[in-house]
Amino acid sequence: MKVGTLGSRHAPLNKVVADSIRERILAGEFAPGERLAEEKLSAELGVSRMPVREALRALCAEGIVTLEPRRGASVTVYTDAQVRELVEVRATLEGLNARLAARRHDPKQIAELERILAAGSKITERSDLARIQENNARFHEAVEAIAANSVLMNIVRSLRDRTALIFAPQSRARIRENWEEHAAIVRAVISGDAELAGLLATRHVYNAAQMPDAAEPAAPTAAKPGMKRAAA
Amino acid sequence: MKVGTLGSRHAPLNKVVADSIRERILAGEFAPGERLAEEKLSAELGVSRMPVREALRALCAEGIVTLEPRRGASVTVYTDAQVRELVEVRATLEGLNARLAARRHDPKQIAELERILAAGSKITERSDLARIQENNARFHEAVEAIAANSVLMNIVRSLRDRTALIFAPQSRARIRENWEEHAAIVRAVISGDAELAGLLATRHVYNAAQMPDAAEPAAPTAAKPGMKRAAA
DNA sequence: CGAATGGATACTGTATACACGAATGATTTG
DNA sequence: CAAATCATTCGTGTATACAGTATCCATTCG
Repeated sequence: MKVGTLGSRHAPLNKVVADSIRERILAGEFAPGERLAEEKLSAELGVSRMPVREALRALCAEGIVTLEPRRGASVTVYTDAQVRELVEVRATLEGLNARLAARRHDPKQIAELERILAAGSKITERSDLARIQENNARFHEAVEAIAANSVLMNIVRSLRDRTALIFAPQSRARIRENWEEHAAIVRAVISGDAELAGLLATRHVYNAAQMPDAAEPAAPTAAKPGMKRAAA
Repeated sequence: MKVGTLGSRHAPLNKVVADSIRERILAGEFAPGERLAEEKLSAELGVSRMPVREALRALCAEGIVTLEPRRGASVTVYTDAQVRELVEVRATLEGLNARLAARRHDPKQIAELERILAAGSKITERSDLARIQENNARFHEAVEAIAANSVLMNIVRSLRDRTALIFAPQSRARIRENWEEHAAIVRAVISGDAELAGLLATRHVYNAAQMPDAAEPAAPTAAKPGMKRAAA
């Protein structure tokens, strides 16, 4: 959806510009490491440098743009170590999200969750990436809505954006697993089993990242081996 | 520490200005809800509106300033519900921090941790608030350093700033408990017991907030009653 | 022929200016 | 006297301008 040089009559320009740039980064139009010159972007969008500048600052706060003191902005490039850091934090917070959702346990919103899950079952390996990511986002946002923690929501959204580019290549191959894991989380939320929901959500992130869940408890209580994607 | 009208020869002004405003907010000079007009601040600091504007945007991203579209900036005022949200998230992430620290278990940095702990034992109810908070910050930053997750670090720091004003009134009365809880966390980190360290750190936040730890597992494994500040 | 140095260029940091919208107070009218 | 309306003022949103610095390329020296 084009918006007509953007310079016309819209609401707070910095927001519009930020959304535009964010979208282009997540779509891969701007590659990681690519420099984002204020004047170039402002000319391209038909606005002055100021809204662009503020948008870049905002994106920097979100983590998808890096701002070096006298060198300007560039698309953040994550090292393997930083990717692991992102995943660790996101896994933990998605776990909290699911735990809170299971504790609140709002039947009305859970119905919405199941609706999204049902829609997700129709998605196949041949669906286009945008639709896959769309459904994924919907699911996580629905869990968020049930958890009802706005602070958590903002942080997790930022983390999701930052990991989106990293997970994207693997997301198509993991459609089936993804759906199954979502379903398991929903079941745990419905049954009100907060701990299970949290555990599954945390693992879900590690699985999506195809990364071992090193932060997990050594499971002192129950069996340890081969438990990945057990439990429903 | 004055810095001489600020307008002279410093590094990136927006950062200097942001630090200045943040400090004044955390010191209580600007009350929650108070409006922060760009021009007023810029005149006060001897710089133009632009650096102030950018500083306010940055502080908004940190959460301690709220920015309404055509109304400008004000010191964020948190409702009780939002305070609970902040505490939930911070407790979870401080837990992750401690878990990671226990897993890494770097002897050199642990020595630093014990040094800070020792310094903390000298603090009494009659110490001034700044020193109390200083030691507290030192401790948490040392744990951060061991955990070595920069993403986590940034998020948790923001959360600490946001909760600082809320915890402040109770912090003097809790000096002894605080120190004991810190000591218990350190012991767990030293012994490499990641789960215990995480659990204690999480509880530590809830205790500091004087808030029940509702998000905690129902402890299916072990005993439940009267466990607050046991294990040490 | 390679490395260092100098200048030209491009871009950011900051200041100033103007336009639009919101808030406030006075004035007028019922 | 109360309420509504209008004018004024204050403050943000955006644009433009200028200064300082980093980057890049050409030139020169070893």
